[in-house]
Amino acid sequence: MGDERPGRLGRSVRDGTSHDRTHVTLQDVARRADVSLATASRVLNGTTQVRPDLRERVIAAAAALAYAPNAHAQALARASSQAIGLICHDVGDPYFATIARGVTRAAAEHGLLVMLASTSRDPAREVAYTAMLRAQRARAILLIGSGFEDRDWARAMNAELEPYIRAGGRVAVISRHHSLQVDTVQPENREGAAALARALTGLGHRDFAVLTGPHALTTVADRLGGFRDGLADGGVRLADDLVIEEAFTRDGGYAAATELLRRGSRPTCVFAVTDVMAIGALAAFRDHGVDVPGQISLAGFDDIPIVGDLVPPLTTVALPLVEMGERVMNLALREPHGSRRRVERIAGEVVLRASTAAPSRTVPG
Amino acid sequence: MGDERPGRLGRSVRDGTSHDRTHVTLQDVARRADVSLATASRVLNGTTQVRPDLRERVIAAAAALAYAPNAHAQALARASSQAIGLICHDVGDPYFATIARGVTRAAAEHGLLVMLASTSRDPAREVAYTAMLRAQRARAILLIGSGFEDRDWARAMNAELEPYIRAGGRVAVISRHHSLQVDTVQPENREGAAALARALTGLGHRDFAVLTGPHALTTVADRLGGFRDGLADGGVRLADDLVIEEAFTRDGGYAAATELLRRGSRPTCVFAVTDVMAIGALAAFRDHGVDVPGQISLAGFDDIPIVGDLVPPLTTVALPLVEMGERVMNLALREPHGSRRRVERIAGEVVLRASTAAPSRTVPG
DNA sequence: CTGAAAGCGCTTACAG
DNA sequence: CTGAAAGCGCTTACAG
Repeated sequence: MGDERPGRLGRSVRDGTSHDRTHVTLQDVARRADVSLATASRVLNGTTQVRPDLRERVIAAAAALAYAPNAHAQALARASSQAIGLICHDVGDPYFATIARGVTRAAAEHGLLVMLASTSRDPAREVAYTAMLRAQRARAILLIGSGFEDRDWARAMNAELEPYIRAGGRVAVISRHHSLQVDTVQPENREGAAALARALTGLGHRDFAVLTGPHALTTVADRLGGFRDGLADGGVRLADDLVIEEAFTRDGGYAAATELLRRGSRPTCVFAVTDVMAIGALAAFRDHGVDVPGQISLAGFDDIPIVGDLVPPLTTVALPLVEMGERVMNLALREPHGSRRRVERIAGEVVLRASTAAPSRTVPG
Repeated sequence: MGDERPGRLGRSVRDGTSHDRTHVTLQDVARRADVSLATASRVLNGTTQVRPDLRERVIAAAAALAYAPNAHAQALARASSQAIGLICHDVGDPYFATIARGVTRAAAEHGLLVMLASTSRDPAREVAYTAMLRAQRARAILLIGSGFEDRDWARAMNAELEPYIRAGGRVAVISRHHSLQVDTVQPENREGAAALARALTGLGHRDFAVLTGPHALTTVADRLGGFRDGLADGGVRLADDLVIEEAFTRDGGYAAATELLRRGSRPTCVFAVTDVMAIGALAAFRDHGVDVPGQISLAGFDDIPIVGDLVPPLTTVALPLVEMGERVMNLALREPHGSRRRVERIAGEVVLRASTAAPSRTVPG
């Protein structure tokens, strides 16, 4: 039992105690169990029936040697990998972190590992990571976060994605990536922002400002456009100089709100296109002694986990972020029907909280 | 130039337009460039000088075919992978998300991909993921987040980690994992909590409660122990029934604070062992009409990004989370000096904000 | 049920 | 500088 074959010349014995910086191999297991490589493989994969005594010997040998299969060799032999790729702008951002929670949860159910890439919103790195994930033969590549409206970026991404898909890779995205013909989980940014605008005009507001991120991001464009539409429904027009563009971060929101005040603008209601920016805006208003919602009402978008705990709690358009992560993962894994692009629409729900109120009457009107 | 060799019988031509669900291979590139496999490999890896004209032909062929090397084949041939593994309790938690930002940043600098595993605080899944990452031959495995004081878990983890390390794998952790002999980035939980306690008694507080997570977590034990020590320095003793244990989450903090109030306890100061729990506690106090810091002062630990934006902003012990992520990545990559375990201590800094104040004088004393 | 052998797609001594 | 060939560690028809 477990006796070593004689004659393993020129090779150090692998008995689980040697320190030769080398991994235990299926060959080692087979040798120790005194069976063929094929049999050892079959036992460990459970693919075929194997005589019980052999089976036991293999299992014992694998345990004794603390054998771990080489996933690269398996991927090569099977021509398929156990990992999927997830590309986001910034793992530290609660929006992405929450979606990532959904992705990892769904991936775990399929026994898949998630390779995470955080691009710091650099389009070039997005392309570079896609290439890496393609090289890794990731089972699927998930793009989370707004696309860029940029022809060069689109061309470079497609140059990576097309051969990947042609070779059987799956791609799915969250948010609009117009230039990419891929399966999509699409939050209804336009409709959500429009509904929010209507709710806000319904409260009596007429004077608005919007704090946005870079307009090259499709999400920014959609939410801003939808918000304008919703205002129009209430007969309100948003002046261009009341749309302030800054970085798509908490600090960007702070800067945008500060700039708004610096210009002397005093809208009764401000919409920040993401909750993260709204958090910054709220801090800026507080630091400048502007009461929310007393002097300015403030609303965001996304409903990231923290916003209900803010003071005041933030009015927003709620998106089921964890679920969106699960859905984009499952969408990528589901066998495509022909080559038509699939789109799963996600409705946003307007959640009115204390950060918005009817405009105060101090100004005669 | 680029002319196909004749006689590729029984194989569809790979010209970049076929849809045969098969990846382009280095062999395809070599063939199109009319050079040997070895030469193609050398050009693409830049390892050796290659005659300029051949070099150009290879590069052109690779581009024309949109070639992406198979990372698994490379890993197998080179016996080294481009990926590292990161195991955390929950990517959605701002503590881990912020550390992950540091890890991904450092990994990017080394051209490494991060395989992310989120365990939902299930020790069994932590072990299972470690096995997967070992199979992936991850260059390093990073364990983020508190260890469990659990002998079975320690045994199972060591059974995975020891053979991995023996074979040349690197392991580094954040926080104390007593049972694991690995390189560690160690926040000074004891010292930080003690310093916080002293600052709080310095403010005049004598009546404390602590909201904690599961006591089997080393971080919980260390922070609680340190806090007790710090109180003792001020001559204050913490009664056992004023330590309330709940889940290590925002909702756990909410539940713990609610339970505290339900029992009728009215300490003047409450310490939640993490900011995430403190956020929940703050919400609970607000919902129950308890003014912070008017009636109860509240402090947390970690200084996750949001806490400065809360109302009131939270007193806490600040840890450089992004930097910790970078350091644990770099520590794992740095060649070990002998087999001694390395420990990098991270000091926590007490940051007093408006959530703590001197106890009110309403109670005669 | 079991084994010998081919093959997955690369890299890299080893000869020229 | 270049190529033929062995080898990385598996899986899986193909024969028995």
